[in-house]
Amino acid sequence: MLPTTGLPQGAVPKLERPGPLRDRVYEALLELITTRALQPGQHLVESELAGHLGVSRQPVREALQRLSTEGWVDLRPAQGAFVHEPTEDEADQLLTVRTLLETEAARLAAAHVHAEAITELEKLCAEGERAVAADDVDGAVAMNARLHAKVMELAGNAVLAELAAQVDRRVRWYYTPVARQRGRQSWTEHRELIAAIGEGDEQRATAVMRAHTEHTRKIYHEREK
Amino acid sequence: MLPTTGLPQGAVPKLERPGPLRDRVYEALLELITTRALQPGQHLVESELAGHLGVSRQPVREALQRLSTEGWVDLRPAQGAFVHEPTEDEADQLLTVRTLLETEAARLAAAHVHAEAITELEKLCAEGERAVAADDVDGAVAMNARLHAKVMELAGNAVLAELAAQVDRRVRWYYTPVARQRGRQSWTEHRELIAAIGEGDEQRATAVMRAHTEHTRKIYHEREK
DNA sequence: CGACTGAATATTGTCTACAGGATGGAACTG
DNA sequence: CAGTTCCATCCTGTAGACAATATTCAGTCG
Repeated sequence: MLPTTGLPQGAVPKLERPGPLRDRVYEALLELITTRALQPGQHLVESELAGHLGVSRQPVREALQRLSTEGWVDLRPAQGAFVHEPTEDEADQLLTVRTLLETEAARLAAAHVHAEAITELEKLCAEGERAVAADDVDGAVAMNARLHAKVMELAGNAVLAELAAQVDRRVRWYYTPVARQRGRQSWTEHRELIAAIGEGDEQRATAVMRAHTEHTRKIYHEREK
Repeated sequence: MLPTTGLPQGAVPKLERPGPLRDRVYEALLELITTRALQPGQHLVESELAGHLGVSRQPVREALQRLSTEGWVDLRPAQGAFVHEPTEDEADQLLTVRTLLETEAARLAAAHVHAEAITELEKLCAEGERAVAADDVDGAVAMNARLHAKVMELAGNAVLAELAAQVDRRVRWYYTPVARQRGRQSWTEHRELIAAIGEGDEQRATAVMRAHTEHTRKIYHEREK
């Protein structure tokens, strides 16, 4: 089964294949939704989207199917797709679930910790702090997501990771307008979290992550007033 | 906005509409997968399924899309759909997540408990015990699912419920061959759970549910040997 | 003037057709 | 006989067309 060509294994860059259109349509629509170019409640007309993206209706439909099962759009039979309208209740429920998933991830990460992982986490944390210091809000938000994703990766539970990724993205969608404020403190909490994970202290990692995500929830609710 | 006809509100039985084909195809395929009529790893050819179900390929494709995002089939680009093959690792991860979600549900249920809810739970429990006594394995499994679903409903968190429903169904899929054994003890554990919820004791409800689901996991792993 | 009825329009749901890539096997070459 | 190349076949991905259903708006009647 050895390759007969003398080429080293990874030398060929695997030449980017365009991949199915539906996936690119999915990405495009999700981007449009999360950036609020498509507003909650808006009616998504298949032919419009298709025309706008330069494809036929079929890939659009398949993308909408997926967006529907993931909760981004509501698919009313014979009426079409509507961008999901988050309610206060739902946002709160999502935050609850997020706390649950992230907390468990922190615990598992602490249980499976190894040295290089901590190094990477600290690197991410440093970059995030740098972004905050430079008032680079978008950068800070991105680093925040990557940090949490890394913790999730350390947890070593792919199922958990997938659920958390979906929940997180939706939380971030609701939360975006408010997220701007939450800056410095969040990153000191991250430092604490990394320390707890580094010590392999499951209890403390759990507690810190819970406090961290609950803090986020609190800020979210304060905004309503 | 009041109705001008003199008909009482719920009098019209809302006449069953066939609903979108994709949904019925989805149900049919999911049934075929969970019953193992379609075996893990099997290649699902769209035109075959379409012909077999008497519809065209389009609804089949849309159903496969949804099944793919929910983890029942793997959609390899340009190759088609294959029934997902669960690995031991994945089964274990799913059980972990299930424990997490069910445990939280039990806690929330205990927090929001009210009298009639307990009555309903006990009714379900009694029916389940009756099924076990009558060696009605399928009936017992069904009642088990309904009981857990009821607890989830009491928790009052729709997001949590939806995730748990998906995870549960997949766990049951992996678990089906083994589930037969687990009968009586499971239902005494259910009694304990209901008692804890009835007292509004979050701590104890959490502990009991964790023990219950972890017990399930243990049995699952013993089977491997 | 308001409410109902009806047709016209727009949009979805489904089917059929066609192009491109993947798979498997036969023929060919060393 | 082993390995490779090429071809036939099958299947998926995408597009376009048609039928069915919901929505909108104008016209009509009380």
